[in-house]
Amino acid sequence: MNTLSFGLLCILATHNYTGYELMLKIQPFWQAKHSQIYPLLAALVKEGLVLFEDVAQSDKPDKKIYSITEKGLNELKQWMAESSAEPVTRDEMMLKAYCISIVDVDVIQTLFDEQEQMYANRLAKYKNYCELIPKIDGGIAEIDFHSPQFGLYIILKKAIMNAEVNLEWCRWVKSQIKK
Amino acid sequence: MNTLSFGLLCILATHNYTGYELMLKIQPFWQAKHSQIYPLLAALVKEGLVLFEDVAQSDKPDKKIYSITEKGLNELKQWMAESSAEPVTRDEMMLKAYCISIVDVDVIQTLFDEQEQMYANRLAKYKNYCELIPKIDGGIAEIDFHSPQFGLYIILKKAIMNAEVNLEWCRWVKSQIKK
DNA sequence: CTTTACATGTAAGCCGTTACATGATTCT
DNA sequence: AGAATCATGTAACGGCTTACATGTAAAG
Repeated sequence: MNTLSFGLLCILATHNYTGYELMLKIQPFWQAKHSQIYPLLAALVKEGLVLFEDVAQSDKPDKKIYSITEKGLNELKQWMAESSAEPVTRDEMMLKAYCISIVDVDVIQTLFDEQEQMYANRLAKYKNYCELIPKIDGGIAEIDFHSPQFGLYIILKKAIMNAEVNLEWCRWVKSQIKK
Repeated sequence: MNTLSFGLLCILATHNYTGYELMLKIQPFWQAKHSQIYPLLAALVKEGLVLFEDVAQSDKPDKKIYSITEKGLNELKQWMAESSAEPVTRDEMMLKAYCISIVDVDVIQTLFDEQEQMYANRLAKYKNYCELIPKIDGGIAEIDFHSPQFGLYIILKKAIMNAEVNLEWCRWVKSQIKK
């Protein structure tokens, strides 16, 4: 049982999904390709933590809809109560930033323009997600922590706060260069 | 040539270091163990991008001091001008947050207390680093972007901004739970 | 007519962590 | 007496990415 396996259980704890849908759902929190997810789902089935139902489709390929078992939910709850490992970030830009003084101003400018654009895109994307959650209008309305929507609500809040502060950082760096 | 190899070149572009020192220096930006770094350094030597000097020591083990070559600096500058890959973050806590509503309030409380403590520790650590850079007193003084210290300056600024906003997020989540 | 979305799976290879191996000095 | 720091290296294993493989339908 690795972290990604527990991540799949987390998502199945809220709703039933196909492997393909799980891949799309877990993307924002844990980058994983389908080639990694399908074998893990097979292992979870073998251990009796999830089960699946075959669904035949005519227009699209047949699919398997996975759901979490009682045993799976128990193991998940146990894992939830354990201390979390420190987040790991690998950011190429931080390596470049370390020796930024060795390149020309125009190269620095381009790098930070791109970086700013990336964070602006993220911010727009996350703010878009907000509109899909009915109860959040402009981030003012609050969701009760007992609600199953609470998880997505706090994650989106964090994603937006991080994107905003990183955008701000890019603009600050650029202001330092111009002077 | 993978990203970590370029990361090592970035650090060697500012100063000469042993493999052991490189491991310590790169930790904050790219988590890597010595077992990964030593073979990469050997490969960089083979390609003529870095070279090393043997230094015998009596009290401590003998060491190799690495420095970047002209060829290494050229390849680094070329890489610096390329677009940066998107940062990858793997945060166990985000997986847990997704289905946070399935556990009891006291479990949520403990998880976010620990998370808050972690970000508080990071913030303290980064603010400590600041005092080691002479020109930053409380983050007010500015460093010219031509200075080799500029890289560390902007990285620290980002690390502090991120730690602060994540701390704020932890406190906000906890305020949502109490109500 | 090509790309994207849906849908599942395997194989090869690189990346990263843990463990094995050695050894002196300093701190607790 | 045991742990931490400095210092280098290899081996085994698990995690993640890229590529191989197949097939339909909708959208550009």
